[in-house]
Amino acid sequence: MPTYSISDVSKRYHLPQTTLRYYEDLGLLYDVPRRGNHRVYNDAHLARLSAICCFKNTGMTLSELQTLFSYDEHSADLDKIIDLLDRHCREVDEKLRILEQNHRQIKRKRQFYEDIRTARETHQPLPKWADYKITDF
Amino acid sequence: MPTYSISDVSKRYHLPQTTLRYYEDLGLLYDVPRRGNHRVYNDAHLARLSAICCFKNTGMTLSELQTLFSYDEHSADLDKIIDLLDRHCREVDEKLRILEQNHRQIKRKRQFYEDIRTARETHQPLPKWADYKITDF
DNA sequence: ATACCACTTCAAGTTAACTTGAAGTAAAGA
DNA sequence: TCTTTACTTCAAGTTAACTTGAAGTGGTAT
Repeated sequence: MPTYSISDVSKRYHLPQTTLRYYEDLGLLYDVPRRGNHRVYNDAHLARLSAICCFKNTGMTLSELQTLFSYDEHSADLDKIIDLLDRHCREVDEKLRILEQNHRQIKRKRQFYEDIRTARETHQPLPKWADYKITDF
Repeated sequence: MPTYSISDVSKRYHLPQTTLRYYEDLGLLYDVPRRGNHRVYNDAHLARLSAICCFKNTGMTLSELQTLFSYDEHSADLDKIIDLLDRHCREVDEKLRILEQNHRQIKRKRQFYEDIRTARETHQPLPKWADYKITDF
């Protein structure tokens, strides 16, 4: 069974070592054994860290993560887990929808300013922002 | 030309009035006239606020927004504007990619726990997480 | 006119998520 | 063995983005 030092994990997940220790302080990562006083991680820790990053990336706070991880999937808590995942899933749906919309808007802005530059270089009439806004609705 | 009170704007954009004043302190919203000492907003302010929300939503910090808004689109700053928008656009691309991936992962997790519940209710063998992870890569 | 209530300013406080500093320990290489 | 370097703990500090509190002002309904 492969093991990893804190600097291995830090590099692999692009997280500072202090953050890994911080997550352990919060109880998000636990049962990390030590060789001497150095942390030794295994694949189970990495899997859990992946989950932490996934939930955090999608807007869950660390304290919500503490709540989620406090539920025992082998008990009646299962319903709470499913509920929370369901709610979070719908939140991420909405986030995606809005992010895509914002993305299109930013692309339009970029296009608008590029067209201004081109028009200036070629001494053409400047574009109007009103002509760019239409496409979304 | 329609005008709006701070409470109108606050409701329409789901932002507390304090946040609108805060953005004005930062110089992100400016030239907001007063009737007596009450702020009076117009459509140009709303358009600017939309832009602020769009950029903020997509991960730009308020200080980056200050920088962007400090550029004068009628001067040679145009290149800087296009550069910044271009860079931001690519960042949002990447954000979207990761968010979609995370979204799929969360859906799988939800499905996994739902299948556990079903398996328990029907006294079937429990699913294994390994069978859910495959689909992404 | 008057009373109310939404607005105003400005300084200080809050929160989440780290990050840094100081002081100590121990694994790994010469 | 010795030294270097990467780790350790724990408390305190930082940052962004607001938010709150206190004290005052003025538009609007009666």
